[in-house]
Amino acid sequence: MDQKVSTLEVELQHVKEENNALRLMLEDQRRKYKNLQSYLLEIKNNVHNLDTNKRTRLKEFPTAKKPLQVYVRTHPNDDSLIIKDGYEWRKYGQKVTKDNASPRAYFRCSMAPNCSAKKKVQRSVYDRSIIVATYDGEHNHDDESFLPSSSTPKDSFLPLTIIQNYKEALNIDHALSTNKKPCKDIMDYGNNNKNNMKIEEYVSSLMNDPEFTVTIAEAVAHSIIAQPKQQCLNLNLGLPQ
DNA sequence: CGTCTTTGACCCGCGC
DNA sequence: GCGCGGGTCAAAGACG
Repeated sequence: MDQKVSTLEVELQHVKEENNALRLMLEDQRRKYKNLQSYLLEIKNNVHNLDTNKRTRLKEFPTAKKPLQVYVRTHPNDDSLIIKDGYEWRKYGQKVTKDNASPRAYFRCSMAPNCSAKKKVQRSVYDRSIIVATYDGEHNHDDESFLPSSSTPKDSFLPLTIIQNYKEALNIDHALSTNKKPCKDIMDYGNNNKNNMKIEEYVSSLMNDPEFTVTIAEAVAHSIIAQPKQQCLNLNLGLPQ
């Protein structure tokens, strides 16, 4: 009898521990979900207004055009700020900004000596596994020579990288399988960029496409809702622990 | 040895 | 006018 009681007590202890672990996981997923919501909000606002309360150095960034911002999800353990976007960049500075503990790196295009293109790269304040790249200035050199060949999509450049990472993080297959226009366009672009459209132009068109944002949001929602119960505790969103 | 990265100093526009 | 803070410079170190 005592042995039975003892066994039950052990089982009860296990259940309590499991319950505690599940509660922690649930809290963790809630936090991830909240992070994701913030991230989506960031995309929707097209975060160009992140800097609206700060002065803009027109001298260094003379372009009047809205700077292009691009988001790339990386492996959570990857601390580098390197993005494969088809251009060669030379780092010329790094700063820790007030609103983000992650350092911001400054890059210049090194493919032409007088190229005015620059980019700032910083991890998202909401999700450190996401890199936010802000492109400024125009490339003033021929980019035909360095565009990766369509036969090597693995090493391809920005849009494909974004999509591959979204797929990995958010199970975006659902979004792509819906064959909605923005997603179909992305796949077409990744597979055969017939128009040789400039990367900045293409990403800019995506960022300005409300349908793209909506489709991504739907993919996120689907990823959260459609998981079986067991997996709901581990959505594998790729967000930091 | 050349190229690239790091990092502290400096510049300068903006808000108060 | 002054301080803050983002962006750039450039010397020194790292690396291949």
